[in-house]
Amino acid sequence: MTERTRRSDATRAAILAAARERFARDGYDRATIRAIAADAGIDPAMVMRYYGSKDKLFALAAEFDLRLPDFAEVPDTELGAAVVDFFIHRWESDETLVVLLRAAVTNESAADRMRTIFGAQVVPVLMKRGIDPSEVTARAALAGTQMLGVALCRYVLQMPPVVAMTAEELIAWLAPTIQRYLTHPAP
Amino acid sequence: MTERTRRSDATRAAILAAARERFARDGYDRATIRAIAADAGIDPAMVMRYYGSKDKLFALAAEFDLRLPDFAEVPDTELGAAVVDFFIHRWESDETLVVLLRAAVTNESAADRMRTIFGAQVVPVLMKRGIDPSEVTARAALAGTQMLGVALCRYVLQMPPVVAMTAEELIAWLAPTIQRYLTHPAP
DNA sequence: GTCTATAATTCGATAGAC
DNA sequence: GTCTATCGAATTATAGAC
Repeated sequence: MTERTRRSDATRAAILAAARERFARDGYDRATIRAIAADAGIDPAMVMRYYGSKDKLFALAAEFDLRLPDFAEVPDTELGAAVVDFFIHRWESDETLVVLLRAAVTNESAADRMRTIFGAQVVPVLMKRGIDPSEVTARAALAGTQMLGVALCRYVLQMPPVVAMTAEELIAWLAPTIQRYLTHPAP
Repeated sequence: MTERTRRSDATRAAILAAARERFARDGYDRATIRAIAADAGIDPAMVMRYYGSKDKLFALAAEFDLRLPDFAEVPDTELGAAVVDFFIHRWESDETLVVLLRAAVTNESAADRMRTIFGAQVVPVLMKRGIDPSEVTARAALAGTQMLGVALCRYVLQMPPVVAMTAEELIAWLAPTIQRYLTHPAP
């Protein structure tokens, strides 16, 4: 309400934005509070004051909702393309997923959140599509290996051929893979 | 030759084995020289004496040769299955690849080595199979996203459904994917 | 609200005794 | 060859002045 309040809100937001970028680029360990504060143009002590600890700051920086649509009006034959399209564009526009992926490799709580997201958000959507409940977990996991593998190679390891491809090229290549994992008979 | 020499060799090997395990489990940053020395049952100073620095120790712990066969007698229709079979069993039996993968996420030199391995070892093998040279890099990269994604989910993130699958189940699911990335017409 | 100063750890690396 | 002792740097986190 007052100017003080407004500025503190802006500072909070600046800290969180800087934290997201640092965590995305450097991972949990190498992203220091000092660096985050420097990026936000404030004192490191302010980060502690606003967020309590590095852990709590990370928890908020890595907080996000997949916002996975239910693909209700997508024909069965195009489910793979729709899923790939959603994930690729989601990844391109929101670095939070990269934050989480990078941290999950060395941070157990981040890894746990990664596991939860796929178990709690992806599986139910596929259930609604009428995929055999006894197979849906394995199918979602297989699709997860491909989508996370792309994210790893494109955004984290930055392998040149994967970075060079356009989003549309990637989608065209990956769609049949996901389609098969989700809908084709088990081998 | 003498007993002193033999024991120092054994100590060197013990350090390297402990380092590989720690790097595989904890990544580069969190794997401390102190912890590695404790695992090996020796003094931390010995690690420095034998390997000079943490960087050099890691370089040796992450050193490995893919030993990718040339798949000369594999029929074209079974190339995907052969490649997947090789990688899965390679991963199951040698944790060095996990060492490298885990470190590559936060360590630039490890990421560079990862990129080099796929560019310098995988691509030439596919070239010999007669894959269109103008497409072979992209095809190898796509296969890389799927194989690294599996390694990430199974060995690093340890997603329950992926861990639960047997190597043979995994191979059966993944083989058609790799087959398509390597040999089918581009979309 | 913001910053200075510093406490408390932890780490890689070194020096030197034995 | 092995270990003790320790340095110097970097980190998170806290206490308190302004």
